[in-house]
Amino acid sequence: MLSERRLEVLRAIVQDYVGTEEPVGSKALTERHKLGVSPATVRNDMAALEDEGFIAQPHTSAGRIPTDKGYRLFVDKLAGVKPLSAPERRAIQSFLDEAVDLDDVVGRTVRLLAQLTRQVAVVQYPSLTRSTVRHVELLSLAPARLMLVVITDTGRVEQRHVDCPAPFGESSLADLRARLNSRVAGRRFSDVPQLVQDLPESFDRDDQGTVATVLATLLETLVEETEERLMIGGTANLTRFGHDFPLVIRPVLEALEEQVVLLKLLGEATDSGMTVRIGHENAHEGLNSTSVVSVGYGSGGEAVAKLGVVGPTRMDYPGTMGAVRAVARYVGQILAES
Amino acid sequence: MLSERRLEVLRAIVQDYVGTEEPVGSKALTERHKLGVSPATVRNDMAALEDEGFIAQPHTSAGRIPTDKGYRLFVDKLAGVKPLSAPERRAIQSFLDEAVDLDDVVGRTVRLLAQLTRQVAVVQYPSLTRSTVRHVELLSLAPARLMLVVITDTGRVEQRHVDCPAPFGESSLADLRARLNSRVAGRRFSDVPQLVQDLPESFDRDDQGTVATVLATLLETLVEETEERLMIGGTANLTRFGHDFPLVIRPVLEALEEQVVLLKLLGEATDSGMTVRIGHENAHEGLNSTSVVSVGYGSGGEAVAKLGVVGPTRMDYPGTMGAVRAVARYVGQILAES
DNA sequence: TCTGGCACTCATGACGTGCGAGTGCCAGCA
DNA sequence: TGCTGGCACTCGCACGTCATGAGTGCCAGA
Repeated sequence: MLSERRLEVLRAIVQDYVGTEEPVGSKALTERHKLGVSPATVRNDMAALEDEGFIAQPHTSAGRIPTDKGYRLFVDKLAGVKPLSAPERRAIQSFLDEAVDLDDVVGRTVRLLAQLTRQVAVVQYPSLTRSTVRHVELLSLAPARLMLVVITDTGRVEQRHVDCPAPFGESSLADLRARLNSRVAGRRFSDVPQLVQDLPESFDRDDQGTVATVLATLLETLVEETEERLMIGGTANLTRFGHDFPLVIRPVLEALEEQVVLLKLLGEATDSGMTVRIGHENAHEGLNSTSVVSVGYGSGGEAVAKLGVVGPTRMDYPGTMGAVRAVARYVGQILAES
Repeated sequence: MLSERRLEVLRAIVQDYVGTEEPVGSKALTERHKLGVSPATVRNDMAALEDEGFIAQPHTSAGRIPTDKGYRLFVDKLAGVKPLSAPERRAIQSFLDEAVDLDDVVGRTVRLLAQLTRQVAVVQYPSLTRSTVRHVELLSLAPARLMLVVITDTGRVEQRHVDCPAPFGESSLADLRARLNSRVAGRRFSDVPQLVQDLPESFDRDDQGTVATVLATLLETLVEETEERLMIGGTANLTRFGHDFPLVIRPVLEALEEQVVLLKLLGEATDSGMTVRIGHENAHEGLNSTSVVSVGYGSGGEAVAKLGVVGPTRMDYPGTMGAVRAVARYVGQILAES
């Protein structure tokens, strides 16, 4: 087990490196931190830390930089979550309160996260499967063409066209609309399939085909939209890392283009707490110099989607984690209110 | 006026520079192009072109590169629009045909554009003011709370909550819904205000307040959404220009974050034809090493929104213009069909 | 177990130099 | 008048050399 002071040395190294972006040496450490020991002692501690794999030197005769394992220890044991200041909290709340619809909420959230963390922010739209149906609407566009609109409790609206096998009268339409709503309104999307299963039987034979088609489209909407949408912001913050260009900017930009990759990154977050994936802990190769801080958020106690930031492993973990957690909380509140 | 051959030299310089990304000299030019004259002659022509401001040398003893003015002449007089190949056209069409809703259409369009041009693509959502209303839907969420849903002919759906000053009965709701639709369905958004102006008068005094509130929200939706939404893609293509990092990547990423800036860039496109803004022709400073190729697209003959790509001034103009034009056409078709 | 001292390493940046692509100019030729 | 080959000149770039200094490991002594 590492002694108390050695942990303190690791903390100092991480803090300095995050600040200066340069390998930190023993002498500089003792000057900038009140460790109460001489550089030589720190050197011994550093050698020990290096043996354990917490720090490394980019080349002989240079300072040390933390390894992924070092950051991991730092995040788990040495760093707390730095809470935001009161003015920051107020600013978040009032900024999010101004949102007019779901798109706006997500858009504002992503901008907020990017600005607070000065990193790339990713926000997942609230999931359909976990949220409930507020209303299903059916409109007649043409004699044999309908439009199906699904409205969720998170304010999301999905619509699909339905081509009917046979013309469908206005009265049948009203009937179907009413029955559909009485069955599924307020229910979870995952419960919908069995709730509507026997619905076609109660209609005239002529209409059964159309009803079945409508239901099929409804269920399809449910499934398709499980592949969630994302909103991304703050990519301009990537330019802050101009030096290690190929290590960070390129792979991140490429990953951002791939929804699948991003969803997988966010998906690793557990529902309950905050997740921090450091460097190689991210399955996706190319994001090996990148860390992801993510957390679930939701309108009730339950998480309906996730949000997070992507940045270089050399990031301010306490501050970033604080910002991510705070933003997630406030978005949850906003969603619950609307 | 410049002689025929000098224009030919300019064309050769632009083509070579776009290909190699390096200043091009007189000797290399005669080797790679069949100009039928010696390097010395080309040198004289180059000197003349430089006097006129069409090309410049980055430093004394280096080759020449085109200036913005040179690219402008190239685009206007020397370069055609390179049509896409038949397989490319088929690929575009089938890829766009698979889209299920408007978001999907826009998303696929942006990915397509980015891939074809290997540059950053920007697609504006179809505008509400120029498109027509397909349907207005009113739902009751609570006794004094309604949801207003507006569906346009481009498949776009907007929804807003409405808090009523007084409870609003189901029959009044059905009545308002029916009257609203009979007046505005199929009409342009810009015509809506005067079409609904006298609607409150025909309702019971108790309901007039609510009707007025609903109408106000409807008109507000119309106005608010005139500040269009955009979708962006292909930012990873920026990494192809790793060398002149600060000149291209940073400002473009920053501009992409600012919807206002982007809309202004696209907005400069005229409705009719394709617009190419080269370097300093873009009002926004910082985009001085960047060109924007944009064009309007629409479901009918008329443009309802714009799309385009952003890239370095050193781009393949004929190819880019061909791709942009083709994609705009096919998106227009898809919108018309749906 | 900590400290000061000492020899060693090696990335970095400054400096000098040769190379070569590219230019401008000029005299000669069609 | 316009094109061509020749020639001297410019100057960015790549390369090799070298001094600097931050940083290290090790060791003897407190």
